[in-house]
Amino acid sequence: MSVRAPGTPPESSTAAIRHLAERGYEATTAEALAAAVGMSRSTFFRRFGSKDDVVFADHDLALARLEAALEDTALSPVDALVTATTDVLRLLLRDPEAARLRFELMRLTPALRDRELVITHRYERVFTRYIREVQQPATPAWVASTLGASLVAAHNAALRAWLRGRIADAAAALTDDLRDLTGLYRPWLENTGDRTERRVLVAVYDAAGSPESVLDAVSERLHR
Amino acid sequence: MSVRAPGTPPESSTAAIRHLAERGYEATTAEALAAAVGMSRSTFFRRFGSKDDVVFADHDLALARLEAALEDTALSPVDALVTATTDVLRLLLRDPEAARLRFELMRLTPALRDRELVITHRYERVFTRYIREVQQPATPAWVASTLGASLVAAHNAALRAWLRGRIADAAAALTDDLRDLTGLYRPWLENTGDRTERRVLVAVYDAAGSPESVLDAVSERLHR
DNA sequence: TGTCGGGTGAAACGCAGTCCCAGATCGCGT
DNA sequence: ACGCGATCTGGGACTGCGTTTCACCCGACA
Repeated sequence: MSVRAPGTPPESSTAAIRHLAERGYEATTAEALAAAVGMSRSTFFRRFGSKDDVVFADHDLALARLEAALEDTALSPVDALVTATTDVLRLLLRDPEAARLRFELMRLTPALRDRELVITHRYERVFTRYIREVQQPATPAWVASTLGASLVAAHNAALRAWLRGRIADAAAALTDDLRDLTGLYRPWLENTGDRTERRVLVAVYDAAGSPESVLDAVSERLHR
Repeated sequence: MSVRAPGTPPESSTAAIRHLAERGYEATTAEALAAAVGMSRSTFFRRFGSKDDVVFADHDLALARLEAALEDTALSPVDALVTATTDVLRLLLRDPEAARLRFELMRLTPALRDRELVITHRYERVFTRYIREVQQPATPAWVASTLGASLVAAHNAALRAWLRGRIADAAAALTDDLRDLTGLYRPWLENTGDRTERRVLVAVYDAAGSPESVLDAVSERLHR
């Protein structure tokens, strides 16, 4: 609902978040909130669309940047996804004080937690669409869906871990996680199709065996 | 908000969905909807909590079953996740007519699509918590988050594919997808400490080659 | 018969979000 | 400088969701 008016300065939304965090979300009427950010009730709804949306105003910017970054990038699909996702996190943590304030507000307000799910789902859609565009031919349909959801989930997990003080450098930790995650999907994201090579991925989880013993196991799997 | 009253017969909610789909969600007031399912406005809110929640009433049952299924199961983690997720889909498709009706209603109603995200997130939480319990020691933290999100995403993708008539047997298709998906996470979900078997995963993306030609490629990779 | 407790309906209320109108402000060409 | 159209703002009314309160009914039980 409610397309947000462009060009609203972000400081009003952080003022609104501060007010909500101090006085309580349910206890603050839209009129009081509008007054707190220095505008009338009418204008408040015109600018932010709703009482919830003012809390997530900067997600619009992050989402726009994400779309732009994926739209034209010189990076490989894997690198594009890793860096774009990390950049979103970096943008949201640019002002750590505001991030913690919003987290505290959301911790206290179930309605905002629900709303956040809706907001973050927009990222999932962007990721999924991009993956569908760049994935290799004959990639199964579930890949884009699950990887898109996974990227958002990993992002959120890193954000929460940082907010709870369990990691210091959220962006770096997320990059590592995303490298591992996308590694699982590499065969569908990277063109190994240098024609002379057969498209086979072998993942060896136990390095103890000799190549020959692994080959035996592979052979057994193949002929089963 | 609004804990739902227990023991409300499901036929009232399907009647409500039918009414909403026919007359339109926004155009139907809570009073008219209450009358359509044969109760007063007061009792309607007592029973269903809100106008949205009546649409997703049976998710409560599916979620409870999912939790119960994962709570005590004799299956391996991978099998438990695959069958439990598929069972949720089966339950939601038990009445195909109702499923299609709800889909049509949601297709027309953005507010309900948002609400659905909130509902399905509860499944993600259940999955993630279960995975955290059963995962192998020293599993990275992102595994549970991303796999939980992926299970929900795969479920939703299968449901949508079925609703759009692109697959006939949604549950079977989902099972296949989930087998592949969980295969990616197998090293963290299964105790491969059974010493006699070598832990090797081979994924063949080009079915054209004979087993022997694939073996050649594998051998080449291994010795590289 | 009295009364206790859970379920129901009726009515009033608070408030989010929409709509409409009237006034202010800004830009822009003359 | 002036006028004028376009855009933005504030005020007030309105719809409708969800809550609360109160009165009522009805079965259980002594």
